[in-house]
Amino acid sequence: MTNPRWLSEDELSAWMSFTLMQLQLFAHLGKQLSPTGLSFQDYGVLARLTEVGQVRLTEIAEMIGYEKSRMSHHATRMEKRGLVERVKCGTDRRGSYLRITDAGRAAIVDAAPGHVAEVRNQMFDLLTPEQVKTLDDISRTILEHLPGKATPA
Amino acid sequence: MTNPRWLSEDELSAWMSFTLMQLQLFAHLGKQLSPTGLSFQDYGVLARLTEVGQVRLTEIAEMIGYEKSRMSHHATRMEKRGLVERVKCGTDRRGSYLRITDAGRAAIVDAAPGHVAEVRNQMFDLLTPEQVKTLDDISRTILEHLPGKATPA
DNA sequence: TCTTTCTAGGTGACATGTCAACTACTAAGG
DNA sequence: CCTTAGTAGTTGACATGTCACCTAGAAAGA
Repeated sequence: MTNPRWLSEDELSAWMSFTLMQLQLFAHLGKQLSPTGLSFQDYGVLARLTEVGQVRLTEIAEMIGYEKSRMSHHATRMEKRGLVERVKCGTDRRGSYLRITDAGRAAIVDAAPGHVAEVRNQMFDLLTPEQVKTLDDISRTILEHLPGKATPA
Repeated sequence: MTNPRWLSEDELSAWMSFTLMQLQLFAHLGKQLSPTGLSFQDYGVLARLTEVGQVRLTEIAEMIGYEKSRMSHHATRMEKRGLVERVKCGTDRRGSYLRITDAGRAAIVDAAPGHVAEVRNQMFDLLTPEQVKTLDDISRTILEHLPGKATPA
């Protein structure tokens, strides 16, 4: 009686495990990060900023998949804690750059080894190279098809 | 100069695309659901409740990967909107069952077809059966290794 | 029994995310 | 120029999630 629009048994199994895994994995990584004083979200922002130096708010929002409002709020919170700063943009008076501060740099340098180790432990060290490749393919396929498509690095 | 504890190029690529995909996919599904008056989280709770009838709060929390506090808060919010109700547990006076109401049942019946179609459109119709199988394997592998391991259905 | 410990769940404070405006500026077309 | 439309970013209200702590009741063992 399987309605063709419903999910197959295999799909349902994958959906259940995927949604649960995603939730638990990020919760775990957040907790592991918490004693460093950074949230998982903070870490993502700082990681990007160390790569590219200063960036326009909209640009970094797109990179990490945030809506502009969320980006603005999060930038404000991080700014209050001294991790980043806003810098007026010379060519477009509406805009600002987001820039990492020394404190921000220190914080991510401190947090990175443990965080990366945990991503390894809980994920990549458990998977074969083929599985990693497939996960990358799957993720990019889904991203490309999604409406406001952002593209990962 | 690749630090052996850092991620390889392939791993980093997969990590970036996976985290971004996950964020965008669930954001998209949430938005698609929103006109029905249910959040993605509401949907998950109601879906489980329709399967199993009433369940202890701790039990459903474990099933969907919530901490007990989050479960309690979310149950309260859903209760206020009339989607679920708490029922005193006879055998253990500390505990309660969570039970779906008629309004809750009506809400998920209304929302389900569109939601499932969207999960299909944005995900499963884009993937091969092998990819789906691999995603399931990956997810279960990660879940099993995670500290407080919950197991999907 | 009677203490000591454990468990179910709730609570309040606070961090985070979403939505719908809103301001200030830029850009485009007459 | 001048009007109109679009864009960058902010804001406030509210939904959601986390954390540390609390209460009541169950369970275990002397």
